[in-house]
Amino acid sequence: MSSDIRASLTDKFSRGNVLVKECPSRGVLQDITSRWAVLILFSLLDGTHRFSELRKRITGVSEKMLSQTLQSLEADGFILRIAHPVIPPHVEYQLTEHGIEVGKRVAELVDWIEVNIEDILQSKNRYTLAKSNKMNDSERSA
Amino acid sequence: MSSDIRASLTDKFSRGNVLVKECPSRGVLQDITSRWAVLILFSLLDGTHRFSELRKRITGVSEKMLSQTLQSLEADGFILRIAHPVIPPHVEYQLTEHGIEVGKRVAELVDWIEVNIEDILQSKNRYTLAKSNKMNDSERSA
DNA sequence: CAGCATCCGGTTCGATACTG
DNA sequence: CAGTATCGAACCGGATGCTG
Repeated sequence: MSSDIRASLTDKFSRGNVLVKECPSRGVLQDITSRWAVLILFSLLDGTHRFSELRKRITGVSEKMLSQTLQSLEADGFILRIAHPVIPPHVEYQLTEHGIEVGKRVAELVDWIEVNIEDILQSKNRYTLAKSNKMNDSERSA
Repeated sequence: MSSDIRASLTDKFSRGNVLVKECPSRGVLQDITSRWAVLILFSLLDGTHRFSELRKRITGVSEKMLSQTLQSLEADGFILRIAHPVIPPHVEYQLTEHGIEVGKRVAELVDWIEVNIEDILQSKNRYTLAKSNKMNDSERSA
């Protein structure tokens, strides 16, 4: 364990920190790490996108959740919403400076996962296998 | 993005993958970014901790959610669970190699948030203020 | 096209009680 | 101490219908 990590951790403990329930950072952290927010931030890293583009790109997201999540990210100042006053409506979303910072960090996490996904899935299989073996053991002894 | 090796290798498989519903990376991403998992990973960065220690440290987590989240992180291979066969029970949790990698990236996100929390909260206030002004406007025109 | 309002099923979550 | 079991409550998230 490198000492700078420990240092940053202890530093955080001296102030109000995310591990404490009342800390506002925890709320923001949840906004960012919510189911769709992560994917939105990740998606917007390569530039501006329209609502419908995001909807197509992020498979499985519903209209409602997309708009809801975009709003909470906009509220936190991570996303800029540009509505062109035309008919039919044309709205674009892009990351703010803050949004880019957060997005980069999210992307590092996502990238790491994608690189290591095989390992992780294998681990998952080993785990469930071990579990079911245990189940059988206790059945035998019963 | 410094991962040009991977980019050339599998641009549409690696980077775009998590945006696709069926991709297993998305499930893992959700395990990691779930409400308590982020805080657990962050907490374990400074070393091994017992169940009760984590419970005390991560304010607001229930017994059930802590044990549940620890299990899913263990299944994904991010956490090692060491149960000492003594009475009363003594169980310790620590990050695996993978867990440290993920934890570091999570910590970078958390740290950034804590540093910028004031800005973010201000943005939030401005947003809700703008919202309520709009509400008043539309009331007036009605 | 973008997005809000409403309803509603499913999952998550927490409190409590209990076990090894 | 470190969990599991159970049971409501709360919340999430999707489908539908409607607006500008």
